[in-house]
Amino acid sequence: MGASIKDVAAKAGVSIATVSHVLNGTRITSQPTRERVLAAIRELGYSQNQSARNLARGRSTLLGLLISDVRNPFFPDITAAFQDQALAHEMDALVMNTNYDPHRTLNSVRRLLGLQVPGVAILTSQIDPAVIDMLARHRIAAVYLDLGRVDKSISNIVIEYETGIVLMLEHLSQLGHRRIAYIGGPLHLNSAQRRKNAFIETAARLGLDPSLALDADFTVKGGYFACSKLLSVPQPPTAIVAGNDLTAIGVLHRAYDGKIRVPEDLSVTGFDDILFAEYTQPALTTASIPRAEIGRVAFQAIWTMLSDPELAGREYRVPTRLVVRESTVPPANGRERSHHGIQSEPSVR
Amino acid sequence: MGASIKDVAAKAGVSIATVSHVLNGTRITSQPTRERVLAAIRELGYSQNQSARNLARGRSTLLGLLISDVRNPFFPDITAAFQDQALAHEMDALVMNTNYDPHRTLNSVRRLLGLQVPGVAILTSQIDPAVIDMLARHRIAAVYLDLGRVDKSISNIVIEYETGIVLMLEHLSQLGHRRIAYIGGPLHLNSAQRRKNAFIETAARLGLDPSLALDADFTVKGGYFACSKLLSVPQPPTAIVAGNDLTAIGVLHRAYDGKIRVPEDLSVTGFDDILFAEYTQPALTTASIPRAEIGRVAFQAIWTMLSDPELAGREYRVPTRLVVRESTVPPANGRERSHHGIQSEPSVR
DNA sequence: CTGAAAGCGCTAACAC
DNA sequence: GTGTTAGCGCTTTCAG
Repeated sequence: MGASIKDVAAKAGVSIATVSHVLNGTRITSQPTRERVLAAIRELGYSQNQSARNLARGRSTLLGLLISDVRNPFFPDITAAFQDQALAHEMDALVMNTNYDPHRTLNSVRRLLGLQVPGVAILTSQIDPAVIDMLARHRIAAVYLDLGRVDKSISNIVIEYETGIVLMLEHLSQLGHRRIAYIGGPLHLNSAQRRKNAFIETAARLGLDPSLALDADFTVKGGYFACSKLLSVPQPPTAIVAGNDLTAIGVLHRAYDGKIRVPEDLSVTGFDDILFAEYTQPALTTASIPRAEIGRVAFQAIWTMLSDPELAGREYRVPTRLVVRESTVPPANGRERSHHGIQSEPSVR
Repeated sequence: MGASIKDVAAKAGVSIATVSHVLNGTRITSQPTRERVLAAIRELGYSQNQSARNLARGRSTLLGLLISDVRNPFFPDITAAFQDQALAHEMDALVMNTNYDPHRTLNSVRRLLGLQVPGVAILTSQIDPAVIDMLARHRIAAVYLDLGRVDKSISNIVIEYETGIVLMLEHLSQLGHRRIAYIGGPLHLNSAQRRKNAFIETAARLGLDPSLALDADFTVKGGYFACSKLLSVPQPPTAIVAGNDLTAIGVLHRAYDGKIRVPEDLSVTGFDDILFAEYTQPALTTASIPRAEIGRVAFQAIWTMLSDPELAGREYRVPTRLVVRESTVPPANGRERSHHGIQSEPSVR
């Protein structure tokens, strides 16, 4: 079944080299020979043996993509975008889950090295120095997420968490909200720290109360209880900005389970754009990390280094965006409440 | 950087063949040599060149996994399970999105063939005969989802949609529900047809009204309007079973958007277990397709065929399950309404 | 129990 | 514009 390049050469009446060259466009071939080769290929249903090709070239057409877990909704978009880019460049993406396990991660990298991948994207939340080291030592083009370092063969994608928070506050402020609260995450996380700072600074700048910032733990429960707290005062906020999606879910659970008094038009705003499409509540403005773009940029970074003999790495900044849905509400004393409920084209996957 | 087997052999003072054999456990080696080889490998940080290995063996350690789209929540669980299994067997899963595009699918398969993969799992909803053919012709172990055919080198995974429906109705019936409606999908879909039949038969068996079955279109909108219809009669159902997750979402949207009268304790039940974790409504009993199991079984099927020189395929039946959440409710005249809202351990990913 | 050597299918000089 | 051929690093007979 496996027609080889030899068969093609024989059938087309040319040398093996010629076949290889038309296949790779690696040297000019006369129109007629070229066509005979192509015909032979078609008739034999031949497809290049990548193992052989990779062996001869010393590098494979596989690119490694390390993510924490495909089941984490953060990753599918990234993955798909990365794969699309790879495909467009005649490469394949080998996606691996690290399951948040450093051991498994290192092992995966080892496998990737064995597969002779020329480049790897490491988009896990935690990054083991041993991994960076191993990849660098082997001169593999590598991109990391929020690594904060750039080097020969090392690129870095920086997510600008601030932009989303700023845009969100400006948006809410413009809708007329004056008491806007923020529920953040554990401050040992870089992203939590930066979001909180952005909130405080922006709140101050917009003349809002910067002290309405709470630190939770980026979990559903944390959001739930933080929300309770915020709404238990005489003058509760009219809008809540959640520092990440799980927090926002918790806030929504709390705000709409009917057990506490809630400002009629409380606006809940989240970060990360995860899962919100499924909510019927008017809580649908989110600041979102442009995931697909991260996937594209990750590929781009690798590709750039690969086409550069120096493998010079660089930094890529990806701003977070504001996603405004129809159902965002102004405070109760503001304009008329907008229409809620099902959207014309539900963004459910 | 790339230490090769030759280097290892030199360092260990043995032949290349010996190194290869200790690496693959393919013939008995004396303890001392074995250890010297292992030591050399460790010191050199050597890892097998898979390209060369694959070329020599004529097959790669890569397994293809074709799915429609990682962004479709149906697939991540499957993917992860498949990958885990592969990893446990020293193989890697090359996951590819077909984007529901037959062209792209065929192209992917061609790529996989080029990569010399020994096996492929095709878990897309639509299956192109050309793909089956191509795979079969190349004697690649292939496993399909609901293909309905088994052959040499072809295995098939059958999802038993019926079980979930049956279990769901028995469960609701046991809670005291008597008017249970069903909203299904377009009958040209095998799964829709089978679910509906299961509903009708089971309803009859349980002494319920089998005529309460509606056909919608497996979309959010479809569920929305079907729900309207069901609730607009004098004696609306006390429980609604949705044929798939999107339908259930539509039903929930409708039932809880405050625009129509809803039985106080309407129970909505869905299929596929997608996205429900995010709902605060008491709609959390689902019949679910055990996705992780599908991933495991898919790998298992391939693995079995690979270790069988005959590549004899077989059929694997995977029953759907009932997932009961705390918040399922009996009808209003039944027992006390159970506690709703946040769960102690929110199953949010 | 171990080694020598013939490929696996392809790429990339190097010739012509 | 085309052909010859020496590897790429490994597996796997076949000898010892």
